[in-house]
Amino acid sequence: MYAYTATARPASIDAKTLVMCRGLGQSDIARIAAMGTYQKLAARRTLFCEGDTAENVYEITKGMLKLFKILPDGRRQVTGFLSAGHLLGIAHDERHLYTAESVTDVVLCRYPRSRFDRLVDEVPGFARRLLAATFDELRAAQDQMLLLGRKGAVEKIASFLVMMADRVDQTGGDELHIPMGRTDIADYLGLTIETVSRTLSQLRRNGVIGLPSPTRVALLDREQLEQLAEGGYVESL
Amino acid sequence: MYAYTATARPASIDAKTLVMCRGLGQSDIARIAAMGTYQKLAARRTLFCEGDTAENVYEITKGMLKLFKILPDGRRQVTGFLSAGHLLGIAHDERHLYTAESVTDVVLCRYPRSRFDRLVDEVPGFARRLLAATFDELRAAQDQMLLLGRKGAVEKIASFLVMMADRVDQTGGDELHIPMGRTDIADYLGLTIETVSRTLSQLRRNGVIGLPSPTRVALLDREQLEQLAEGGYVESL
DNA sequence: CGCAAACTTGATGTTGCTCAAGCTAGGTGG
DNA sequence: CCACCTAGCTTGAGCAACATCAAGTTTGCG
Repeated sequence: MYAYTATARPASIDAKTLVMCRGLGQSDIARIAAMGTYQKLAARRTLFCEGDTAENVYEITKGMLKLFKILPDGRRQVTGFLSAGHLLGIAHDERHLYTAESVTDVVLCRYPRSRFDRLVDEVPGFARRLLAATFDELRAAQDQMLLLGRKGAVEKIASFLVMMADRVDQTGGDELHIPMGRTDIADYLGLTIETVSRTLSQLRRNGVIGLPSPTRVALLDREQLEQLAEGGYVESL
Repeated sequence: MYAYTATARPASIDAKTLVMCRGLGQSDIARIAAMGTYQKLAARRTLFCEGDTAENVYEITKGMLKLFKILPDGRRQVTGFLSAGHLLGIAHDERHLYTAESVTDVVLCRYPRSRFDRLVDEVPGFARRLLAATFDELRAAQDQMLLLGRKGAVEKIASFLVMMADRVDQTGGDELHIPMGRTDIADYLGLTIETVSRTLSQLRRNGVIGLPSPTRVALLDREQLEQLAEGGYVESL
């Protein structure tokens, strides 16, 4: 049913590069590597659906995924965008709590859930590692609640751009690549695509950003963007 | 600085009742009990502030706390209400990510962070226990993101009431005690207190709930309330 | 070069916010 | 014991922000 694209030549896992293995000993890393397989996923494909049985745990190696929940009438809330180094699929008992879909082409490292669970008890420090990853997700979720509940459209867009900038931290150029479409941004920020588009245009008119193309944003005045993200409105708006 | 109310007679910890100890062996439970002390906190007091050094981990034994974040200009987002059995203070590196304040009188079981951290590595199954608690919080946070980003006022209030009803699950009476004030509800749902008040009145007029007093809600038509929470609008609205 | 999907922009509508009074309940002091 | 007083809640009128509906415009791909 889902659009899995199996790797033609399943390359062996380069475990020491995995976030999951950070801080573990050589033998444990080897054990984790033996358990995982790479999986490729083309852009705009579903990895799993909310309510599916959670059979695997994944670490993203390359590309970007989005996670979202849907109301019966189709309203969608994107709960997060995950890029290389993020884990997913661990936070569930049996069933996934959200749908995961690729934004770009993605490479994942996949672990069978049963074997993965055993590691949590057997490898010292591994549970702590997962705990830290889950805390990070929780912190992001709390920031997002503040954004969704209390920020206006300009603050939401500014916060989103600052987040994207922090994520890649391409200190060189001030130009940012935005892989997701306007619909995904809108569903992440609790806005409509029209408001996203209008607000970006407004920031461009005020000289805070440039928009050379829909997927590229030039951060012309990052300081003001950070001000706007926190509600520190500048008189010029 | 904070309004701690020390227990006059520090009763010994009844560790087997603690959520934190669920599934652990006798000796580990004893160890945790030896580490904890009870602490009382009167209603409307601050337990810790966002940005404070996280020195303790707590389990709530009695009463209710709220967690919230604040923007520079004072806008507030309540990220959660915690009642008996919930843990707090674990999800941080060094600094607290939110402010914790009591809603009612509260009894807490407090653990020094340094010793608590050691347990995570030394007691098998303990990290897994914390992981499960953190997943629960994360699941709640994701549901709240959907609520804040995509639900209207009626759906938000209905969801809130259903959540409160599930929490106590007082299957007997259909009357619910709401310990927090309208301001807290508003800041939890991303609304103003006026909208909270108006929406509750509207549900009362439609016969879905009764409001014998501001702190009491009678669930007259729970099925419809659950429909409303998920956006399944009934024609009568 | 042509086409479809995605994005932008404009006009209008609705929801929930703001501002402004009342109302109610619980606690205090006479 | 009762009247007052205050904090919190409710209700109303007008308004602002964002959504909705409806064209255009651009982009990227075949």
